[in-house]
Amino acid sequence: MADSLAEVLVDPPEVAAPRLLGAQLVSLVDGQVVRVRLTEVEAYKGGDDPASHAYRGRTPRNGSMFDKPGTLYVYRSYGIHDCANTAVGPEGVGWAILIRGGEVVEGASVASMRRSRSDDLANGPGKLCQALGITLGHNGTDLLDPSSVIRLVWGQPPEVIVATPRVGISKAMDRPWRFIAVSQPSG
DNA sequence: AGGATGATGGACT
DNA sequence: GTCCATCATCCTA
Repeated sequence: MADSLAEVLVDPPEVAAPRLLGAQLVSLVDGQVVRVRLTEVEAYKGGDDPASHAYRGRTPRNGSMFDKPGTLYVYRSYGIHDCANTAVGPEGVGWAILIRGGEVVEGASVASMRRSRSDDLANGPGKLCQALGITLGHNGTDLLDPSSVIRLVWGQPPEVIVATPRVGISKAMDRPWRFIAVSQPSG
């Protein structure tokens, strides 16, 4: 359990992804702190994975997926929403983990303002980015650099993790590479 | 409670 | 022109 985040991010995505559950994404956008505990992630495995943006190799859009582990890859989804990933594995392979959802543990009022809502602040990839203030401009950020505006930090792992097929894709449905943290009744 | 749909931009055929 | 790693809103029950 003495793992560091940097250690976990070197693993292949289907191994690293479940271990990111419980970690926290912290943003310092516009001088406002928002902290989200990750509860839902998906693995995308580059050239081996037809559902991955990196399947056909490196392009200007997906370039940061191929960067060093812990690099933030942000893409625009359906022309409207921004979604956040972290690159994992060796540099150059195009492996990544999509951050699909989490719960706001700090800065809920800021997140509510950005979302124009008080519920469903970060339970979806587009919503999570909006709550944290992550946009395309943050693409390429080093999530492990303490001076970055967006950072990934270690957190308490959940006790129960469930794996399911990934959401919103039409290929490689046989891979159960979506991982969700199941909340435990505290008793 | 659950299904359909429009918004909207970039990458690819 | 078509396909998306989505979401909010508008419908029908």
